[in-house]
Amino acid sequence: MEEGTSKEPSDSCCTVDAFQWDTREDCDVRQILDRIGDKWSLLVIALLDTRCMRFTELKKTIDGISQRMLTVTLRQLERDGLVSRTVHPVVPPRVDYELTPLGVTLHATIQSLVTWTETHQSEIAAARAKYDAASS
Amino acid sequence: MEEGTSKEPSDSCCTVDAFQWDTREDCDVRQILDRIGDKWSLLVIALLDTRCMRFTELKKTIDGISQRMLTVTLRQLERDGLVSRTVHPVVPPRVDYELTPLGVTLHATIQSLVTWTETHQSEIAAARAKYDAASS
DNA sequence: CTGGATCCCACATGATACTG
DNA sequence: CAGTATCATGTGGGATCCAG
Repeated sequence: MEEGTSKEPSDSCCTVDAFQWDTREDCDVRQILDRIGDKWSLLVIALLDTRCMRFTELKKTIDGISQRMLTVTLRQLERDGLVSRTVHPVVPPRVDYELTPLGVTLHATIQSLVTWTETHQSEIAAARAKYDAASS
Repeated sequence: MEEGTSKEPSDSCCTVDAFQWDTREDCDVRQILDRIGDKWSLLVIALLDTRCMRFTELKKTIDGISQRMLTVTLRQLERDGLVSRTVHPVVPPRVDYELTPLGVTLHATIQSLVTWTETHQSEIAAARAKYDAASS
């Protein structure tokens, strides 16, 4: 590598032509990607985008999620300011979750990716079939 | 499962209002999400969007990636039809990788997510700081 | 009803050695 | 140069029990 004084030329960035891309594992894009790329976050965001929901309601709706992961997921989303958590001081406890304005904008942005997927899924399936056939 | 009134208890989909979301672990969106959400794919796509690159070139440019993971990542992207692999019959071997038209459109779509992240990173950082402060 | 605390495992990724 | 094969490991996520 380069000199010992400075860690790296661009401090964990790689520069290609005029294009710069952050390769740090904790870069901003990476953090959001880890969030929407995990197993449940996107699903929770999509559901909360339709309306405010309670904990158990989410758990029942999202088929297969464990209590633990729903809690963990919601905590992460809350920490990122994407979801708001409202505790009603009643017995039994009632907690409402809903998307924040920030969360709404994220979901809107992700929609373009969903649309892309729906548009090109057949191409991908075809590419996979071709690849798998060729390698057999 | 089907006790009484239950109507197809989300065999693989959950329906909320007029909104339907596929909760299957192997749904189309999930597959693409797993791809762009993994550790290296998006980085490879971004680099190849700038220009065609060789294996070693990618390895040198992407700081921290192992040979194995670069190979695995490229194979997956190739299988999905996002990246094309060209072997030149020379010695020593030379293999060029480049984005397919499909891969280019995916990268373009992802850009909006990157832009969103850059736009809202400060809000997220603030939300996290607030959350962490409150929970201490 | 909400969700914290533990235990545990599968799997994605890393490290290393070998090869056409 | 461009991989493949093998072994090691950190962690995401499931199952379960407990608590306010």
